[in-house]
Amino acid sequence: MSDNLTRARNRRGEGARLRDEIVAAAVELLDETGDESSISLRSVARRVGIAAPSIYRHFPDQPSIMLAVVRQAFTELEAQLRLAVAAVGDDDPRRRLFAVCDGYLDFAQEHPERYRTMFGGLWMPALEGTSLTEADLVALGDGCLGLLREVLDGCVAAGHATSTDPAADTIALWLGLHGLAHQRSVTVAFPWPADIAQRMITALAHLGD
Amino acid sequence: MSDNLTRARNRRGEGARLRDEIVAAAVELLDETGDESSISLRSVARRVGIAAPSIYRHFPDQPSIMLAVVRQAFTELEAQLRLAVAAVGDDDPRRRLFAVCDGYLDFAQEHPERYRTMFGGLWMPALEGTSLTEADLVALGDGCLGLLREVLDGCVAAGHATSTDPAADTIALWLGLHGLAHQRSVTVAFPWPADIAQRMITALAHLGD
DNA sequence: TGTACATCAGTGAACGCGCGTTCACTGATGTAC
DNA sequence: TGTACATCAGTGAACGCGCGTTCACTGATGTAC
Repeated sequence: MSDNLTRARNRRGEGARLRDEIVAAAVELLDETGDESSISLRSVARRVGIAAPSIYRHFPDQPSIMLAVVRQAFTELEAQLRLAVAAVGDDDPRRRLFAVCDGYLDFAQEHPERYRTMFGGLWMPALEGTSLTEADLVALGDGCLGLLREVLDGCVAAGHATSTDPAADTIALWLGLHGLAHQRSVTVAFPWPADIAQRMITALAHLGD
Repeated sequence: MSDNLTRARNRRGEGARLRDEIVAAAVELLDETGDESSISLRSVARRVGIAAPSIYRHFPDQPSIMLAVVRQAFTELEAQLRLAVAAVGDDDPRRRLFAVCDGYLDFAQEHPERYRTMFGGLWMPALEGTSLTEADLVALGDGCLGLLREVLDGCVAAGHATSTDPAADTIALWLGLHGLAHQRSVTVAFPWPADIAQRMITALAHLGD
């Protein structure tokens, strides 16, 4: 949380720090309001405690703030997943798979606003005529998918999963997780079965019960 | 498409027609721009060819236009699914199941903007302090889920699916479809396996191939 | 060591825009007598 | 059948607001000489 009373200007050469403050403020706004349209150039500036035009020293336009927010969220997610799989301790492939899947679902549940924004695509239509390229977007989720592929391969190698096409099943498994995570992050009320996550993971990863 | 030159006022007692025109115009805007924030009270009025305040005779506020759009989209989706399952002709349970699932995915692919809006949840944060209640939202997707349940039950009864908990598996199947449909409706580029739909449906419905 | 100067971080005022909403209104149309 | 009147569908002007972006600027800080 920034304080617009005590904020002092950065020293020479440290102006880039403001960039991080801007992104952090944008994430704060998103978490608090749950509405990505509340991330405006001016609202972010207010939150940081600077004048609105100061943002242009660090971002060419408003959509590029959104991209920075999304990029940071993806980085965080991937870090959290790597942490979760490392915390398993042993190398039981099945436990590693569930660690990644549960970690993924946990992230979405802890940060529904971020999750919605990462995958909501709402900031994408606004990208035309801005500084962003398609290549900026394509690679975003690759790290997470790669990790999921690794742990699924582990299950297949150990004979716990009967997949004949792990590449395709990784995508299928992720899409299932995404459907669950997204609906959870969006919905007000829904008839959730208690074991829904385990049920979907078991089926999509072709685990023997 | 409305014509703001030739538009004549409705006759007495037919004022309610404008309500439908308003919703239709909102859907048009959504389809064309792919951005639900382009559905503003004023943009809709422009599209219909009326003055902005005229909308207040039919909708208490702007969010209630969004709800009307979403409601109509859900009605359309359900109708399309019932049509698809009726078109199967025979009562092969497996073909009926795939008819519903494929119909669902088709709707999302034909109307990605509507699909995103139906499930994007972005209009929901804006509901506080408006005329909408939670009950308006909860029941929206019930018809489709019910239909999916029916066709899955059919497969179980015929011995084509090995589900022991069809209620939970209906939810799991739908969440999988939703993950696939949503990601398709949002993404620019993604490494789609060719058989991804069939792969997910088979796994989640526990069909013996 | 002192000082002129370039650079850097950030400002303040202003612009035009589209938005949701309010208000008092207009004028056509059907209806009661 | 004629006419006064109530009702209905929709208008036009105006409000205050937050937005993204521009422009010329200020003042602190480090550096070259």
